[in-house]
Amino acid sequence: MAESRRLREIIAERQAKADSLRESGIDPYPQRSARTHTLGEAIDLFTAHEAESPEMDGPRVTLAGRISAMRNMGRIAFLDLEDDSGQIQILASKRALGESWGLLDTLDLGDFIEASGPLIRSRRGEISIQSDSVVILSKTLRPPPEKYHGLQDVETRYRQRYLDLIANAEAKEVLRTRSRIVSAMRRFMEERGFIEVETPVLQPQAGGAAARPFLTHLNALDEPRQLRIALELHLKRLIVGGFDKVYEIGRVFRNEGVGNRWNPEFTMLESYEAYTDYHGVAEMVEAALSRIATEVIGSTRVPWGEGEIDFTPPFARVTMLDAVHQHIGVDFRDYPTVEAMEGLLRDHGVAIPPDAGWGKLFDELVSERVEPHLQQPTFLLDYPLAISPLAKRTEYDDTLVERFELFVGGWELANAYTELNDPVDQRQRFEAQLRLKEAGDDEAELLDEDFIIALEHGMPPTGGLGMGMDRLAMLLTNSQSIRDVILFPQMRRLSV
RNA sequence: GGGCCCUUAGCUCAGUUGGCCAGAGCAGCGGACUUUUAAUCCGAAGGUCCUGGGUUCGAGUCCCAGAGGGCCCA
Repeated sequence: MAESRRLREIIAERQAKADSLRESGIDPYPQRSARTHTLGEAIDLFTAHEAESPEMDGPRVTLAGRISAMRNMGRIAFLDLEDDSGQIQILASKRALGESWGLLDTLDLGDFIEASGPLIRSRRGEISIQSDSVVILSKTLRPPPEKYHGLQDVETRYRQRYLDLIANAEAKEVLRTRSRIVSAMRRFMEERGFIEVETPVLQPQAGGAAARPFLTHLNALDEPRQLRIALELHLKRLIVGGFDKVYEIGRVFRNEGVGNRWNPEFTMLESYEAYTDYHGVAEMVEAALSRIATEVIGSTRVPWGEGEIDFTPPFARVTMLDAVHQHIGVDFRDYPTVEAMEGLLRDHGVAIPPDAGWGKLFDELVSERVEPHLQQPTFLLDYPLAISPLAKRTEYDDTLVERFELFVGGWELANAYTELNDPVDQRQRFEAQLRLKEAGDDEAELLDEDFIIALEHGMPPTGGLGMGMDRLAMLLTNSQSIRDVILFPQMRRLSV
């Protein structure tokens, strides 16, 4: 990072303070802290003490944290100390500190220190530690962001997330909530008897979704590899292998958009359950989302923009046929050719993507004209077979499959199938995808021979699910940008 | 990929129709201060105005190109 003269001066000043500590025999980076309580624990401790014997000083403790503010009044100083559990004020007087009073001159905002003494309440009523000893734990060389306005610059917030976390309590809370969401999801799956597994990120041929993969090379075998774009095909191999309930929460990589709702690497939950179908999966999704919202937000109704989203089950269910009929006014089965579908898009003012097959055109139409209407949680059921190469046909129409996508806030949050387990049909579906690929659709699936062999060994009827954990985190934290729920979002490299 | 907007001190921001030496607050530096909490008061500092061209007597400001970022669209 380019450093101006001014910044170098500030760093030099702080470095000089560290040097002067060393000259007095004090290590500015000691090996350990003698902390007895976190700051949150200290507050609780003093509150309990005060309830019993309000006249007496509180217990003696040793506290540690980062200095977030300093108010020096000559012979007495107040320092605000912060750790992950809370914040407390240090009352440091020249009389109580004696010789170590001089240490304060070497301290800067952002330094980590330790203070020992009794807990008290200051004259203005603030819980404080009346320190008789202060020890430096770690000298900070660069200045922290401004204390009142925090760190506003979005670019710096993403590139140097640690500064965002130091300066903006809300940003930290959002990311902490994301962690709670993932953790609540794991708990939910475990309680339903799913086992968590890990499948390869590096694959000879990434499959299970329509996306362009990242390419890399495995030197030891001198073979190309791709980073996975979905978890699906390996998890279904495990169903073949006899694990009846499996899930994975893992990073997938798609070499495409970067934007508000897209990061090239993101976190998916996928689960597969033998002897259920997509209706069973839908019920599980309702249970999971309402449960997680309750655990994490405290309610199944969560704020979203100006309004709110209601995750109280049951969610709305509408078939794709009905939804298209309602919002576009046609039966899409009456437009079975590319030409007919193109005409339909044109009639409804939807731009036609280049080299698009029927499926991509249909997908475009639905994205533009149907999905934005689905604000409250809605299962959109029974997709065209053409855009669902891994799902089993419906009983009532063999051009449709048993598949749903769950839409919330107008975006896709989850995708689920009654899994295709007929190996002959699966091979034909892959072959149809290959023809699309040859026609120029670089997102089409490749034929995965190894996966078909697995299906030939027999897979029970199975319901499968994929859910975007980043999108879920956005919905539950009312974040409009995926970058706010990803600690280190992808950014363009700064030119040197 | 296209359109619009943003980039000024470590941080948060002003900067008029182009016009003296580019400002403030916080932080930092020097000083005062024994109950502050965005502490207060006094003083002195601190700039690649994103980069490179151009127009002009004169550019932070206008024009062109580029970089990074944001929003919208494909």
